[in-house]
Amino acid sequence: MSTSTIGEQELTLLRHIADAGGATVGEVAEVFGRDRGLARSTVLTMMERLRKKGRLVRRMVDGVYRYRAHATSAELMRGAVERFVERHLDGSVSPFLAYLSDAGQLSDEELRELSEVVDKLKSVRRKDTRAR
Amino acid sequence: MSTSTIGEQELTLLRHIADAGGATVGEVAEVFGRDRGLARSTVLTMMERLRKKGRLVRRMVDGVYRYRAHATSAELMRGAVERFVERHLDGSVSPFLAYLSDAGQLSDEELRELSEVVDKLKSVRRKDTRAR
DNA sequence: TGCCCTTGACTACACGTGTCGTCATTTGTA
DNA sequence: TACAAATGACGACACGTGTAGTCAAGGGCA
Repeated sequence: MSTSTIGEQELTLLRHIADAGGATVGEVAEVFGRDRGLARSTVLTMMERLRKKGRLVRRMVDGVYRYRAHATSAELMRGAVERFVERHLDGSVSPFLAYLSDAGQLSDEELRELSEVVDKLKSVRRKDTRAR
Repeated sequence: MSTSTIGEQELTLLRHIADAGGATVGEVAEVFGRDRGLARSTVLTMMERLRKKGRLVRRMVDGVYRYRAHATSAELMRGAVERFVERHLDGSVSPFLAYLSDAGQLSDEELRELSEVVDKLKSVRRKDTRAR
């Protein structure tokens, strides 16, 4: 599935399509492409490469190919994070913690989310311990 | 400083040197290179590229160039995280939170650290609020 | 003194990714 | 029906990164 690698711009494009719930080359070129000053052929090339990599599928609809992403944008992001942690951080999230604690990176909302995550994880750990 | 980009292998190498507190091409080739089956010339090329990019400096010591990294390994990691969050996550850490909460990614130790980070951030927020 | 090993500096090549231009078709429409 | 706009498929090129081979110069040792 996610055998091959994926570039930065490619990931962004993939997310765009995932967020849009599917789109044609023309539509992507119009929105995504125009914003970044990309030629239509560039968008097409990227979408086809993504398709070759199995990240997109297309289906002829009303005479035009409509592309769709397998994963959702959130899943793609999570996957990107996972790869990043594995490949760059040697599987350890400590550097990430350093980043978080350092500056005012987090919004209040995000801090709240993070806090919930911690509470949830803690409760799970406690349960596991007891079960053991 | 960190103007140009840096590849994955390059970052790993840079960290190796930073951790070693400086090293010669020969030393790096011997340890880092042998472990990964890299030729000495490969190591040299990478180190010189890193130097061109301003990530390493070298100084002739006893007839041999000794390379040194400006940043520490931890700083490099933190920087990598920062770039990753900026470039891939649009500055939002939510995907990271999703990753963290998902599986058993965290060790007990890391969870403890994370918890401390949250507490610290929370206390700062409270103080800011009161001060306002 | 002659030779081998280490070190440095280049040059090179393959791939992946980012970006396009062009061309043959298809399609909607004046 | 003839023409302009949209669509798809290719081929191409520049760069960064990963990885090596080669060659000249310096140093130490037999």
